Amino acid sequence: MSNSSPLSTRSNAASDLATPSLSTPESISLTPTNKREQILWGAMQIFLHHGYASTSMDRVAAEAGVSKQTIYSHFQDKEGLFTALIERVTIDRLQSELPAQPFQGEPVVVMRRLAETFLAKMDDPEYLAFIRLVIAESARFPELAQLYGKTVLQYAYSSLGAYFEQHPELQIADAEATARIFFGTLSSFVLAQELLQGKHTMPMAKDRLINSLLHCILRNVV
Amino acid sequence: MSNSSPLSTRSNAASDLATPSLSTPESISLTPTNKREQILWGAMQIFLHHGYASTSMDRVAAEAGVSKQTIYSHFQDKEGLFTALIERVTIDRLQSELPAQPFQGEPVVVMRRLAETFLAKMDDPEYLAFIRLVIAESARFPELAQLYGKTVLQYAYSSLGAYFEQHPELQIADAEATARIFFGTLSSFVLAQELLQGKHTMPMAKDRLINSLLHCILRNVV
DNA sequence: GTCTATATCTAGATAGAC
DNA sequence: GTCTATCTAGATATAGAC
Repeated sequence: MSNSSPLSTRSNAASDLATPSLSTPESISLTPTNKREQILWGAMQIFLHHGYASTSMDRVAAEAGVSKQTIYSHFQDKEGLFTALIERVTIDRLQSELPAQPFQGEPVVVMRRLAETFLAKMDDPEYLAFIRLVIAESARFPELAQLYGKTVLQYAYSSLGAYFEQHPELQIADAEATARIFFGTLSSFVLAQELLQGKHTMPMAKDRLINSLLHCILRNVV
Repeated sequence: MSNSSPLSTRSNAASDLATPSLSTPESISLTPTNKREQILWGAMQIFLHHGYASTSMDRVAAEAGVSKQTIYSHFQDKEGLFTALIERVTIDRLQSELPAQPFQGEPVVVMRRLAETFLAKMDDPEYLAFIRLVIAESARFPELAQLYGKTVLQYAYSSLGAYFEQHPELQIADAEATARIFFGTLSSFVLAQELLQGKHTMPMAKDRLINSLLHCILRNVV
């Protein structure tokens, strides 16, 4: 239950006010926005670790350091709180992707760096918990799963696809399909190794996968 | 709530006795094994569609056509029932994979057929629900996620990897890593298109992906 | 073994004081 | 807006008859 979360929804300047241990006396007038952030932060801790159905509003209130009724004054119900949380984290995640992809240099270097950066980001336990939660609730909240897909995934596919199309020397016939091969291979590797515990039963070094992947896609270069 | 499930746990000859509409009067002595199958079948319907935490033992009992206490006489508790169900479906799934991979003929034909067969199997709504459930509960039941990984995934990787090693003319440097590229690309495609609703926001024909995938892996043949 | 009935607990959501 | 206290429904698991 660390406060220094990479998925933190408290990215504004007043974020330290949300820490329960610092105590937020009523004499200090907190803006409604900060209380809302505080609730979202607490909700993230509980929802990510226990899933939607197993998360109680009581535990969220306790984790956020507010009363249950305060939650219901900011969000309509449990579904509303969950929806707001997933939307928020999805947007945060997309924005964290934006500046991190330079796409400059030799294609082999660019692609390897992209693969390693992608794997490093996905290997974060909290982000894995977020992915698991979106997949887990994709039946109950299909619109949230769709939001994640059409923002984060779509952005990744489009960016790499555009890069392929700007480099005809790579001789890639179908840019978007090849981009899906790239990210699909890497993401399913993390899913298999981390969520499905494959690292214990069928371990494989990341470099082996990356080498073969670059060998396949950049066959005329490597 | 169809009874003709591809994931049916009722593969024995007495399976029709488990249908509630046929009524199972107490005058007919059902063996304990059949009651157990009946319970597992009902549990599958509810767990797959609602997840672990949102599934109540009352609904399982109603779906299975037995009383709640009957469930507790066959399984220790809710976790025991869930564990038995996932283990059962995983084994069934593995056995359904066994005879379905001939690996005979021209490599291009074999690989394309393998890809199409794999996509067709994964596109089944009930199997997607099963995958979603295993991923969703991979934190609460890591041993079940591990079981699925080390049986179904391991078998797929090993089979294709062995095929690659038996065909040196394909010039595949790392057989197992390339097998992961193959299945990883296809499985993440289904996850993105079906679970994350990508088919609505970023549609792509299966053939495009398969063509590019075969083009990458069998570059010296295609 | 199987059923009906029940004990006990916890959930989401609300009422009313301040 | 925020808190404490509470209502009501539904959950797991068990007791006891047949």
